[in-house]
Amino acid sequence: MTQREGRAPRDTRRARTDARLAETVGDLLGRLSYAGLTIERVASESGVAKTTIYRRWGTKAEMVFDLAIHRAEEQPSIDTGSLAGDIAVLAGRAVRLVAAEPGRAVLPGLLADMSGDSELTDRLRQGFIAAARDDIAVILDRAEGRGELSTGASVTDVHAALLGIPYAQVHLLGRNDIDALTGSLTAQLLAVLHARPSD
Amino acid sequence: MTQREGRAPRDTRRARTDARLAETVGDLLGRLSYAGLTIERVASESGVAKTTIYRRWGTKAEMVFDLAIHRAEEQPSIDTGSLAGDIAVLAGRAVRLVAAEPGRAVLPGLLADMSGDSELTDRLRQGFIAAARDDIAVILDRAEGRGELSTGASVTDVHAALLGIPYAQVHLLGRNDIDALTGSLTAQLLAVLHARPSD
Amino acid sequence: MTQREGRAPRDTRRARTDARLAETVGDLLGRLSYAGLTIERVASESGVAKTTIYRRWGTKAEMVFDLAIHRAEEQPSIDTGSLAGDIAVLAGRAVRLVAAEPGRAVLPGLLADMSGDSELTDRLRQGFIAAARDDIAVILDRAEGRGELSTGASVTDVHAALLGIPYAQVHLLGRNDIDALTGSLTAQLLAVLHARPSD
Amino acid sequence: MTQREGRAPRDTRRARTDARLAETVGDLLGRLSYAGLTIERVASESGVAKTTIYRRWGTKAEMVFDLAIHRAEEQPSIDTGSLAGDIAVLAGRAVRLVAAEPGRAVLPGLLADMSGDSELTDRLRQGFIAAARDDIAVILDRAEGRGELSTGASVTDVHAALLGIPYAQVHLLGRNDIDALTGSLTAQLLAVLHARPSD
DNA sequence: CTATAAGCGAGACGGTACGTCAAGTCTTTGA
DNA sequence: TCAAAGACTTGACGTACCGTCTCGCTTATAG
Repeated sequence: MTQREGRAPRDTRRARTDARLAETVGDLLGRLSYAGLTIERVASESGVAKTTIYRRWGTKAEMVFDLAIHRAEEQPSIDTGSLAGDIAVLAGRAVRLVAAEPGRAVLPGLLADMSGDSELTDRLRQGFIAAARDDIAVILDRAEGRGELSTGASVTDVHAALLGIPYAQVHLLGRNDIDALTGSLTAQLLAVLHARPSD
Repeated sequence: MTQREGRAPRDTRRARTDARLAETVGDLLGRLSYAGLTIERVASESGVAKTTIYRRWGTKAEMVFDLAIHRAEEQPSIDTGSLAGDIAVLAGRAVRLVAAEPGRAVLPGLLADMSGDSELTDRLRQGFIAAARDDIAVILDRAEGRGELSTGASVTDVHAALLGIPYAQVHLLGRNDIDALTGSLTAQLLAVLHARPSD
Repeated sequence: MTQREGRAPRDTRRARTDARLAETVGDLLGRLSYAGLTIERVASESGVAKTTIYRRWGTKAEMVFDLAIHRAEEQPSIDTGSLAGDIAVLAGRAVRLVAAEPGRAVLPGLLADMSGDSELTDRLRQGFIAAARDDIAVILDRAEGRGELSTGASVTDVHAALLGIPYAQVHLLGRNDIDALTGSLTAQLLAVLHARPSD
Repeated sequence: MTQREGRAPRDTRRARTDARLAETVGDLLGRLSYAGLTIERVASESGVAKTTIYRRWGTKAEMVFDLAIHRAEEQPSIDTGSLAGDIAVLAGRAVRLVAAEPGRAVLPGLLADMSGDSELTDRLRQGFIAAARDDIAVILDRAEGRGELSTGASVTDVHAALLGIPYAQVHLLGRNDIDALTGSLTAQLLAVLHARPSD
């Protein structure tokens, strides 16, 4: 028997509006990329009023982040049993986030809109940076427990490499092959972790 | 015969206009960052007509790239005698490019404008990506000659790490300290180059 | 049996709501004039829901007319014993209606909203035009009985002068002095009534 | 011979834009009256951009006044030889201004927009009130010279009656017949002027 | 005394229009 | 004759109110 809960996300007007928005935003990102997506167009194509959109989010960046990036990001924790395995999974996720849609189309614009707006920056960092950082910390901790790491490696540096390397591959160097990128990113991360200079 | 040499950079009207534009763009980037710099404002603050600006560049991105990034980038080649030394210099340059002004303020917007516009992308990549790639190739070649590298490392991967890591540090993780970033970037690059897995 | 009469204006919820609305409307008219008074603001400042307001009146014009003009307009009939005296009283009332608050702030907007909306026009004319017309008719009748009028003067023309002259003084010519306006309006009305051309 | 003047309003872009706007505004006033005329609609129906409209006028009221009222108001001076004749002409003009289009549709809204905005009020009064006042003054002066006026009548009071009476007739009392209104207005004005009480 | 209907607050919603900014194009002008 | 000046169309911005529409919560009256 499926339990009927009073507070369950019933098929309310709000939910329907949300659904229409999510669909339209996804659609427009696919067709026009981040720069071509305007709140005006989202409103007119979704049939949701501009005012309603602004009631939910103050900014195109927040809307897109919420609908396209954040909602897709509920992922199980990683534990393959070995550092190499964990890092490979992590690298795969990062590469997919950065190099596959919608991330590929969205991130450059999102970072541009964040830059300079520190309030927005903080908000977006919460649900997208913090989680990954925690994953990394857990993985490294476990590996250290198993003796797979020479020294305490910097979580921040791993984090920067994890996201920055694929970002540069895609947006600066024009590389697209997700598998190849995952492979080389995994290798680079492991190199950084293992060969930690002994100083 | 009045005019001495045709191609000399005389104090022509064009040159004066260029100077005014460069100054205004630098000024506005400092005050308003990339997003707040508009062609409208450049025109009105510099006193140069919008039409004139459009005759020089087709896009705000091209203008800013040309005036703020490209012109500053004439740098001597690197040869310290050791791989570690060369990488340290390279890392220092990359961190400064990404984390110091004007790069810090300009790059996110520039990448956003590039993304999706492949013509613009190609143009900007020429004068900004290709040069660095050559530097890296030369350095790695020399190191290999000296026996400092176990195997032929991927120039592209080093390149991605060189630019991507500081970019993520600054724009995703919010780190600002140029010296610290240079140090950790150098260490990461050396780790990648030395501990190349033997496969 | 507790309650005496069903229709008595007891301190019911409705009455309290009405009172809050009347107060808020008066207040807002004073602070912001007719144009600045919006139903949205009345609702938010009074704490009465927009729906409740719309349940009472279909239009801002009707609401304001009802609360600000109509309710203030229960006035005793005029009979000073002479035409000149009656006209002076009438002129005083008209000038106060037009030149003093709330009329001064409300009438231009009210007339603008009426113009073109004939249904609204008819409704508003009832409780505000008709009464004055009757007053005039009675006064002229009595004066005619006393032989103070040469011929049957047109009630409509007197009516138009009574309201139109102060309206123009205030809103077109920028005059404000209520006493002066009353004096000159009285003189003009008497001139019109006495010197009725004999044709 | 039609004289060619250098500074004549040639068929320039600006002139063409102006013409399109005047036509569209006239058209919309006819179809939708003042309240239904929005700058948005003027822009879309005329094909002239909103920004261009705002470059010319800061306000719908100013635009309409300029295009619909002011431009139509270049009228020859009045001199029929007698006070009665002059007043009849003046009354005819006033009644037409107030009771005929476009005035009938425009004035209530214009007065509402003016009310409270003293800057706008002053501007609109210049080109629309001042001229009429001068006409009246000249006529009364001449009549006084001819001995047709008992005493110096108040130009302001005549002015208020001239405009206010037809305004009230049309917008408060619902009368429309231009000839009838002209006749009774003329009579009322003459009554006011002749029977000036001897005090 | 209680059930029930009416009145009410809250506020989300689809709309229209506002007034502004900047983009990029096209005309006019002046040196 | 060509570049500066600047007027123009376009499109999006973010905001204010409009009038409609649920949705539960009071409240007051009638059974």
